[in-house]
Amino acid sequence: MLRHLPYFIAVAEEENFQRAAARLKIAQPALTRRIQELERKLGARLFDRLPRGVRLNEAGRVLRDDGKRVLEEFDRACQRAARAGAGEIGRLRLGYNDVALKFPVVASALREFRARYPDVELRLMPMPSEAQRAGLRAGSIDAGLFYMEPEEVAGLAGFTLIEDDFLLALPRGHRLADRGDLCLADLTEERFIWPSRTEGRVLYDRMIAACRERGFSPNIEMEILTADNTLSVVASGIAVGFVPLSQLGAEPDGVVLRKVADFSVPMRLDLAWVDGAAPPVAERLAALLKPLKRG
Amino acid sequence: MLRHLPYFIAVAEEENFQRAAARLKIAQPALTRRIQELERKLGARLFDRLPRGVRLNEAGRVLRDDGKRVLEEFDRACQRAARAGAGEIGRLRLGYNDVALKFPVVASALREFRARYPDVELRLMPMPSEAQRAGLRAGSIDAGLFYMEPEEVAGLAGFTLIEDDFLLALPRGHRLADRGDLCLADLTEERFIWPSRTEGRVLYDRMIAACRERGFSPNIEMEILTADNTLSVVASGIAVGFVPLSQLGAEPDGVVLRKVADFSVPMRLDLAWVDGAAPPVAERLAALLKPLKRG
DNA sequence: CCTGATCAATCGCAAAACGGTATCAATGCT
DNA sequence: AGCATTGATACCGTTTTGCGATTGATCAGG
Repeated sequence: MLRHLPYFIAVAEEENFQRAAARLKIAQPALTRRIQELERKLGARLFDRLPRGVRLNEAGRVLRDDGKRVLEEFDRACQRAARAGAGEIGRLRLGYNDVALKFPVVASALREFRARYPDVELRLMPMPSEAQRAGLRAGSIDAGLFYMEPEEVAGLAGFTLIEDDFLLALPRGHRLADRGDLCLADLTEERFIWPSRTEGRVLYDRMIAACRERGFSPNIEMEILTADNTLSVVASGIAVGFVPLSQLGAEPDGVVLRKVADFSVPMRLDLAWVDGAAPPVAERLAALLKPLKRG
Repeated sequence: MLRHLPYFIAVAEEENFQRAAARLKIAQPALTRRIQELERKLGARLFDRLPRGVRLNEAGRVLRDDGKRVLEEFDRACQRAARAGAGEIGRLRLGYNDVALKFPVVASALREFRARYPDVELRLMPMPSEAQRAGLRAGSIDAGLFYMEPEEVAGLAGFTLIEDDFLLALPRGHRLADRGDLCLADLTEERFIWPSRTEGRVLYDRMIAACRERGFSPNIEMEILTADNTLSVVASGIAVGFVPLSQLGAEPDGVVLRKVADFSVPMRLDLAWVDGAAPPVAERLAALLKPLKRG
């Protein structure tokens, strides 16, 4: 019965079968039958049959007014669904770790996303990398920007944006601040501030393993959550610490960043989502980031 | 595309093709194709195909929410149209002349109508008989209760409720108030209050003609619109006047009603509407009145 | 590791819905 | 009277829709 509605609306608006048929691009007899069926199923006449032509009656006017709204709402519903499917409306809950937004490519991609898809609710959720992996699997975020660990990719899809590593942050004026080559063996006397294991168990373990490989055991004074915090503690002169290479240029005045030659913990900052369950909005964001680094 | 909506809603609510197919009383493969067609035409997937079963995706949720409303509104629209066709909702503009509502059969039918069709807006419009005939033809009222003149029935349909005639209203204590038989010849000295010609040209002319037939020419003191007014003027002793027989029992204390033997102007109080264009609500009212007098 | 159960997708065929042309009956206009 | 217009009807071909059988993939249980 629903399928008869567009036919009826056409006839109701024209109050003339021929013009309505032309508008619908069908022949007039077909239209006559559609209307007859509709009237039969409704159990009510919708038009008064005049000796010449037809005119809407009371029931017809009711159905014209109500039915027109139904058609319009259906059109809107289809458009909204299509836009949702294309990722032009909806919600994107995007996890990001403490450093992700500091990369110009990421920041500018997010600005571009906002501009291009103003009807998408972009919810930026700061979360440690570990929490993002859990959040993706639990469905509490739709995509994440975080350090991807090769052992943890099961069920996730995505691509790398930035390849990163660690630099040593030293207070300006520290005895090693101006040394040529630094290696782990130079750091046995230092007190370290270390990224917390709760933030990223896997990354933490890899850092420790990289030290152990060189026979080095860091003297960990305190654990802390973000690179920002590490830098401010280092600036105060209390300790030294490793921060991602990407912090270069963002360090405060009292801090210098130096490469440690025999300490490398390669990290990949990825945009990731649950494999096969990426909402369209996430794909739109991916499309904006993809050109910036390989897929 | 509209026709696919009920299929989609069923699958969306069940998130399971088999149960949805059972609910729709069709086979599962047919349903699969309906959904595929809808997805193709929308240009957006509506379900995530899981290894086992399906689940609504973002676009699907949007269409489920919007589409469900569309279906519900369509159902309501159909019901409203059907009820309008049955005369259960809508508006009935009913003209009535000054005496119509004084008949118990009419008053009780209107009460019954209100009770039985509470969703019909019953608009009671007091109008002289003449104005009602014009109003019906102009479409300003849907039906009328008035004195039908045989010469004026063209294009109208309806049936008679009451057959009426005129009585003479006299002030109590009038010299003729207690006379046995009255005839027009007794009234040559009287001053008359007379129904206005603007209220009913045809009726006015018939009354004058009935007088002339008997060689009587009424001494018309003033013209006036309603029988109520006639009675109150008569009660004041200023004049005498003819009022419909139906006023018997409704006359004020100072007035007596007497038959004038040789003065008869038969009137038919009809319920009438435009032939072939009676709205369903008018038919409902007619059905309540019809049993009371012949059709 | 097999077996049966479950679920959506695909295939082939039949029925129903739908649309088109030709025509009719009634009416209005010239 | 003759012609144009309007909606209704009749008949026929095409498209859509539905069904049954089957497949392919996955999951649960022994």
